[in-house]
Amino acid sequence: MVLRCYYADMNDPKAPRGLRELRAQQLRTALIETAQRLFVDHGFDAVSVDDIAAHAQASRRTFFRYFGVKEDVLFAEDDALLAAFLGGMRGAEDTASALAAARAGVRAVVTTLEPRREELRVRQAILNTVPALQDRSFCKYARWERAAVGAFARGADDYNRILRVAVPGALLCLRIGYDLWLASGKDGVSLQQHVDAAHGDLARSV
Amino acid sequence: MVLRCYYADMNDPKAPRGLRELRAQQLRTALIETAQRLFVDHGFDAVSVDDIAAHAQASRRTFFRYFGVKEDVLFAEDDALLAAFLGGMRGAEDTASALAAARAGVRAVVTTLEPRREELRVRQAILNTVPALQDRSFCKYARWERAAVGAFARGADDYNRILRVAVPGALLCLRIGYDLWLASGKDGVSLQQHVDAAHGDLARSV
DNA sequence: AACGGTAAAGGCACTGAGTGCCTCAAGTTA
DNA sequence: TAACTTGAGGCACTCAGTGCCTTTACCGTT
Repeated sequence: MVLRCYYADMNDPKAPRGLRELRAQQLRTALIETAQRLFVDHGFDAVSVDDIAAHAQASRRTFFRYFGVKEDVLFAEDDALLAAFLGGMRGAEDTASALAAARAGVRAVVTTLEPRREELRVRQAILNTVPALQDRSFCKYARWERAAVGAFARGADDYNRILRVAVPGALLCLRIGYDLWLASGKDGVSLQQHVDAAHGDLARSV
Repeated sequence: MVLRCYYADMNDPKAPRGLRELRAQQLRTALIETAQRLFVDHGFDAVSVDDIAAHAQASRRTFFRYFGVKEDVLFAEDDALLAAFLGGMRGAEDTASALAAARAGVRAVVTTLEPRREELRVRQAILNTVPALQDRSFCKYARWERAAVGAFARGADDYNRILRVAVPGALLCLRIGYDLWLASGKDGVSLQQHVDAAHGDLARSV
């Protein structure tokens, strides 16, 4: 097989393997950006999948090949974040406590999100106006929960019981910290600090 | 206004006010029970709203007048539960701690649910097989969160910060306890005990 | 440089959810 | 009984999502 250089960095494992993959990646990006722009301009409900596809020079059928449901075009990187979360947990798997693992997973996600505040605020502005999207967003946490609990359950019943609580607990802190981080002004408080603060609040309230 | 006796207990505040309301209540019940039966027999996805309506001798249009979306026919009493939750919190509003209020809310819900284990297991069996329903179920908790945090926010910033964590924390324990309660055999452990156990686990894991 | 294989995009037709609007029937009040 | 009111039915429509088939264009080989 001949590898040709269509892409800046050949060492990037996520670099497309050829022209076909490059086009796919471009189209995916185009759909996401087009959708965001249209949602901001006209509102989520007023924009149909047909509109998005047409503006991105693609067909409706193709849109649904990339995103299972309309909402998902705003959660495109969810898979990557989940992978980061599970990866972070795996890195701390040896530690005795399920909580430490869960928090390590959250830290991995935070690291990914931290540098992208402004970009995420645009997305959040769309989410805040549409209940269906808030629901979807919330469901993502639930799926993370199930994925993590499923992946890290051990033989020991004790460990599992704590895991079932620690994972949602850590994700709850992520969620609350994330909301406050995006809502707050440029006060210099990092996402990690917000998450830690939520953790402190949670510890104090149980 | 003349109150006629169409209903067994005239003192029940939820008793229908007349024949019209009685019919509506009957139809609502018929839709719920028909839907449950059909879902059990054929699966949620294989049953359309048309099917439900037809089997309940009603029209599709009417179904959607009672239940905004198809899934909601399985969450008919959600409003009542939310009201119980908020009522429970209100009863403990005077206490200093937001956590105490949140737990009081959960206790109120638990009291409502406790005597109805077998009935709820049927419903849970349907929920467990359909991702869309699990999502919906999870979203309900999110709405409860928002409702409670919105309703009980005070001037004091400190109280609010704790409230934002205590309410989801208490609901998390409700959720976990509820799942274990329905999943477990007839081991005599009550829902309240399961919820308390989850609370203990949460306290130990943060 | 041409060629056959393959994978992704497009097109089409269909189902089913959800909604707006109007009509009709039945319950309610005077 | 007549006038009012409210809830159910019917109809037509939009749009999300899917299965199936065709078409395009990239890919590896000769």
